[in-house]
Amino acid sequence: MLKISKKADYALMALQHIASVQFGDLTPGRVVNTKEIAEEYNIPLELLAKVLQTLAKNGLIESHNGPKGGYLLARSTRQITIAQILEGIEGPLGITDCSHEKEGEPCLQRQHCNIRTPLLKVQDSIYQLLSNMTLQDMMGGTPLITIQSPTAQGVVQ
Amino acid sequence: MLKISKKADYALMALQHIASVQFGDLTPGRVVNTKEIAEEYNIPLELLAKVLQTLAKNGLIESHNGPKGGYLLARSTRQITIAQILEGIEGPLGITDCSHEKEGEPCLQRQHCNIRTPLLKVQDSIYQLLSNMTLQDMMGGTPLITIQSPTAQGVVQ
DNA sequence: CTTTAGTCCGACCTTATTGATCGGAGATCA
DNA sequence: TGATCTCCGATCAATAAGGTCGGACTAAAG
Repeated sequence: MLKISKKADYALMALQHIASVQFGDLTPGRVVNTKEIAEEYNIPLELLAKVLQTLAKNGLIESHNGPKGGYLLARSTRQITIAQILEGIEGPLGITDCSHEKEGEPCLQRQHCNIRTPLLKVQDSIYQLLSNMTLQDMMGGTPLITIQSPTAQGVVQ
Repeated sequence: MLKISKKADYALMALQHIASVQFGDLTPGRVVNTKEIAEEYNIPLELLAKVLQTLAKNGLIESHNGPKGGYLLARSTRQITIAQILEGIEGPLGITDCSHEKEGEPCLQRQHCNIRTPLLKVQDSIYQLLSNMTLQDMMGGTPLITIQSPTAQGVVQ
């Protein structure tokens, strides 16, 4: 339950990768294109492209067109929250349907609903959690260079 | 994003209702059947039945068959956590696919995955949140004893 | 003891959302 | 100017959710 979509997954991976390249020691400031990310992480190229387009439209990354083009982080890793990323891909956070219901399809249970208030509290807690976590927090723990613990499935394949 | 299913929604409503009847002042200990809940909250009868069956199978409520039958809470409201309810309906909590992946379909991104660890932390935080909240916490805000506005169907039948 | 009404329970179908794909238009560097 | 690379929209397939149907069981009433 409460599973995030694969698109969101891909978005997080891609942003982490772009960040690690952009602020890494090897080739800082380099522009990274879709194909590179897709091959590195085994993500369907066209789908990843669409995800990156969405992120660009939401102002999280900048797109540079033409040959030698690609994507670049729009701001620092500390200024990009996990909540922003997920919301950009999957739409606004909403534990329940009535979190932000549109006109024309009112909640049939609303009048006697007894769980709306506590659920909204839960939702708020989760939102704070995701808002307090930034892309920077995803860089520290498992940088690309780290050696994986041998005990935890040494061989992946 | 992160929306819970309607089944889970219905489960929460139903349990809250059963609890409020069972421990309420009007008719304490009364057994409540599916039809009563379905009509009260405008939930499709057959679907709600299925949800309650699942809850019974998971040991959250007890089913009593035959005429005058219905459902009863299996234990106190403080011993039923929101996490238990949601997991019973939607399966184990898993923010990402690789949270508990089966054999035969390994994560293609796993070998270079950079976001697994931080995401698992997020998942754990959410799980703690849902585990610390019990059915009792959903009772406080809007108990059934509250005076209902006369406009909203005063008679249950 | 038999009947009968009401309940639980499992399998099935339909619809909506996600995941993935294809082809074209625009932009930049050689 | 040409070629390459990217962005971008519309389209198709797979999966899961939402909802529905009929049978099996239980217990109370006659």
